[in-house]
Amino acid sequence: MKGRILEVARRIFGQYGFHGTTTRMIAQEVGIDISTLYYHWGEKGDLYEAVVLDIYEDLREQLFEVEKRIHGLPLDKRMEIAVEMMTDYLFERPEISNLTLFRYFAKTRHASPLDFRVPEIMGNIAHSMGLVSDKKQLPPDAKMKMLAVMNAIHNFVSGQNFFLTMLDMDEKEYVKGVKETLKFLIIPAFVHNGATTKRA
Amino acid sequence: MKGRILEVARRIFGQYGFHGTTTRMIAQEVGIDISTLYYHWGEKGDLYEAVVLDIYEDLREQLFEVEKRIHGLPLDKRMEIAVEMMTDYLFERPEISNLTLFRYFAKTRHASPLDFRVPEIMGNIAHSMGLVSDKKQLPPDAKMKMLAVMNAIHNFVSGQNFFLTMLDMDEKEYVKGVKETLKFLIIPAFVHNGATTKRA
DNA sequence: ATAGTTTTCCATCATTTGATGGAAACACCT
DNA sequence: AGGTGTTTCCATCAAATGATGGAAAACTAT
Repeated sequence: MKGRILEVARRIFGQYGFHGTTTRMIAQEVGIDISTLYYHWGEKGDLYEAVVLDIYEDLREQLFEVEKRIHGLPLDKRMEIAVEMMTDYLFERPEISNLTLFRYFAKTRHASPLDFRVPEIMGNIAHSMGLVSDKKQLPPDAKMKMLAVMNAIHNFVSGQNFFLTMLDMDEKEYVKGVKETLKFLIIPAFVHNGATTKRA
Repeated sequence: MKGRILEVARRIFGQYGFHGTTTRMIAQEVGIDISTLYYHWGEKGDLYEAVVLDIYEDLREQLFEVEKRIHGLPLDKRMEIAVEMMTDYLFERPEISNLTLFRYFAKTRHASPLDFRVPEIMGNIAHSMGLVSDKKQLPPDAKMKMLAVMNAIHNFVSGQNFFLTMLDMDEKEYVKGVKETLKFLIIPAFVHNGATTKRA
């Protein structure tokens, strides 16, 4: 039951954000009484925190998978596959992207001391892109580049419904277009620019 | 008074989102009674809508300025200046980026039929970047590229506080790093790649 | 079957939130 | 000064929201 609640909470928090989500919405979606929700998860903020940690763990694992897959390939191939894999993965779990973006800038009306192993994820991202050999020592500029890449993916995933109508595309076209656009932007920067400086 | 309320609402909605913002928060920040707020602006949703239209109008005007400034320059210079100008502009008005990103994916618990001249903004963006000569006819792939560029800026602006602590930078360093990162990513793509195909 | 533990629900509470009616205060014009 | 229109506030409401106590139901072990 605890897991079922977490799964539903994940989706709804991902769509509506913290304040837009009511505990009754979650309880109703699961099909339980609201006090059952409180019994299992305590306060709303506790549940939200658990959800955020959950998606971050998912992200971490997926990045590990990406790393395994691209290991040993040429740089441009690595970037291509990384973008493909991350994009596919996140399109199936849009709440990850939504919650990640919410975390960046959406304030809540109460203090929420959420602490993350975000640097760890940054190291994984850079490593899976093959930009650094040491996951543990990331210069700030490398971190920013990784952020820009990851956020570009998150944006297209999160904004799918909005952009679909805006661009007058169907879902297949959109996903295809997203991948092409990301590669268009990312590969030249790292392959023509980054490869010569980062490998020094 | 109406304008003062709009200005404050803009900031608070930008920080807390629609549901995270209460009408009392806005009234208090302005220094008025809550019924004064309702007297001038009606329902909360109406105020939110006005705020969103307001920031979009600001964006449109700034893009017009960018266009005027970069007209006639070489492509790489155009992109560089466009990125600089947009970045500076948005860093002074983070609510624009926040509200834009909220608009992409944050659902609200009630229907909100907001309609925008977003395609018009898209045309301006592409034109200010010098990627198309006709603002009115944008192929979808060009739109997606524009989106990726604009969203990359929005993300760094919106996520400033979050990323500052994450990257252990001060504000000056951060802004400088953002610009460098954006140029690193964007210029190679459009100058080496885009110039030969888009100008055909 | 019984006893003990865990889970679920009903009924409810305190507080918060969006919103309003009517009166007072203010501004403007003659 | 008086009249009219506008703005602001006080007091309040209905509904929504986060949350809970206690009892019933369900589960588990012997």
